[in-house]
Amino acid sequence: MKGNAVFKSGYNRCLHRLAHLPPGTPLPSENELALALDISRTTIRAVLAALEERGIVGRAGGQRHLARAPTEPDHFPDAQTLSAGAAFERRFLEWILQGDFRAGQLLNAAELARQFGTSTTTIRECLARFQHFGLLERRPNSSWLFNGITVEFVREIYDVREMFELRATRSFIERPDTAPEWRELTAIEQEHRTILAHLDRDFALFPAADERLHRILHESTGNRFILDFYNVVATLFHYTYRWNREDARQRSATALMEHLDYIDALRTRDQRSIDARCRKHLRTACATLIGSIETRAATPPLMRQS
Amino acid sequence: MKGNAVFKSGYNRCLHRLAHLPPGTPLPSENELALALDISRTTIRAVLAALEERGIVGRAGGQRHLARAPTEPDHFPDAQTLSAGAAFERRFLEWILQGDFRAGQLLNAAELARQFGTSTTTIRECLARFQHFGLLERRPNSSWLFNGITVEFVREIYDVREMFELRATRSFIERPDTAPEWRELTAIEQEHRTILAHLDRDFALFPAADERLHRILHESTGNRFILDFYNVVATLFHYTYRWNREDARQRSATALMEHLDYIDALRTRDQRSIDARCRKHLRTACATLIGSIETRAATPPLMRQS
DNA sequence: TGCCTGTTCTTTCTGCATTAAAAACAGATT
DNA sequence: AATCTGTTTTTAATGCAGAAAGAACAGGCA
Repeated sequence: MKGNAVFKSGYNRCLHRLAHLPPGTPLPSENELALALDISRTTIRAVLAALEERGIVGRAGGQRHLARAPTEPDHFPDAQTLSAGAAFERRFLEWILQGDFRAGQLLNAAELARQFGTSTTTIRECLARFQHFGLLERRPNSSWLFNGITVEFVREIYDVREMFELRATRSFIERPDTAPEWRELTAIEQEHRTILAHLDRDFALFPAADERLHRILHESTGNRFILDFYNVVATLFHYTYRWNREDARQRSATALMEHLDYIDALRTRDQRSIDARCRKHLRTACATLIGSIETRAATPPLMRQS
Repeated sequence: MKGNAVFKSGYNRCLHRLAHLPPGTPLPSENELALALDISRTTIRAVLAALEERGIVGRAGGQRHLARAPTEPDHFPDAQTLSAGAAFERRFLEWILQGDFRAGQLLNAAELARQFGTSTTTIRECLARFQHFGLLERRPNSSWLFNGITVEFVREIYDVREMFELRATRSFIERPDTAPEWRELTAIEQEHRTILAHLDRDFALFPAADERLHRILHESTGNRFILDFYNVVATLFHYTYRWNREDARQRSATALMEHLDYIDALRTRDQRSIDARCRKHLRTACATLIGSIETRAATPPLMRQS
């Protein structure tokens, strides 16, 4: 039956809002809370009822107030705040991209359902989404084929990515100097410099900075297909980034420097130099990923500390 | 419960194979038939059993033979040879793209299930696919938003389409002269000339010819993301082509001529002129579609003879 | 041995049931 | 009038069950 992840996540987020208020503070109205937590009033009412049950919230007449400060054990575990589908999606991607599954292998929904403890209905719906990622292929009335992240796959992705990103830079530099995107770009540049300044400590922050820069460029196109594709790329990157941890620090440094050059070029609005920096950066990134794949293919699964 | 569309489609296709054989002819083995019809032996056996039941196939010992020639009423209706999902997909696209549904309207799965007579499970799975088309947007725990084919949507599609098609021409002209694609291109050119020669009679054949030309170009990239995008474009084009039937003949003529110029340019392998023809054709096509949208928006639904 | 058919087992497809969440409705209170 | 809370009605999320399709197994015959 339907899980209650929305309730649990709402409950946790509600506790978070109450955490720093002194006991006795009156609570906002149900409507206000529903709006703030972005869930329906029905669910807020369920949350508030549960909070009263636990003695965190009290009420005098119609008015609710905070009865005692919430503590850590009052929260639901994070894992339970994801819907069945979202939870499966995350665990599946981790399992298939970070485990030792190889291209060409077959997957069947019944076994995945057993393995992940959800119903085949949920599995089917999620696997269908991954078809769009190019990761899986559906064979009617039969299993799913795992296409895998092969060298060929990465070439195809980067081929499209280069077209889209070059196109995105053209939209970006058309923005007037006063547009908020330029301020955001400055903030991104600052973030880059901060990471570089303490590289040994902070290189793990690189993926977030990378995402921030490329996303703002893609968003400037306002094109849903380009953005949709970038979301796929970002997801895959998220799960494959840790494939090769050996020289992560060095790779991050290189990419950060390339980004800074790229940002400089964007500021000049000179299309030739922008194109050059963009291409250079994407080629490095592509080569890095291909390198990871090859390293990975050469490493027996048991030697990986995943 | 699960439908038996595979069985029915197999049954029909099996009849088709038997149609022109004289009674008494021995049938191929189960394995051979399964391979030929691309279904499992289990299903073939069910088909053969049904054929025996109806007296179309007889058997003496282990050997089956054709007992009587199959007739038209022996077949299942075509509508029943599609799986629930495939049938819904087709009817839904027709309904939403050719009916008078407007951008911004909400769709709910429960009502669609009632309207189309299938289960919500099937509906949900299919609607998820259309998200990928950019047509629908899912709002968790709530209805689906129909984004519609707006002018903005078409601009975004053609923006990407131009990038991909220009890219595709570069792959295409790298093929050696001896590659089969060039022969196919000649055949396509011939098809175009044939249609143009009897335009008044044959202009309705244009969409198929259009599909054939653009598809062979996109296929030459060997890039799954480009091909996947083209499949979306082709589907949308299929269902929107008839929006404005008034000057269909004239529009087809223009497009056919542009295609012929485009094909000539491809043969020269001169990238500049290819790019020019490609862009010109896509701009015409984009403008035509936008025109249809505007005509359509201005026409009250009742006046349309859909 | 290799291919055929009969049989059994497994997996997908798809309708349905149940619960969570949203949305609509209604009276009450400021 | 506007906003609040209590109640009822709809709809989406998701597990499950039954039938169809696929896959594997097994004995028999050339």
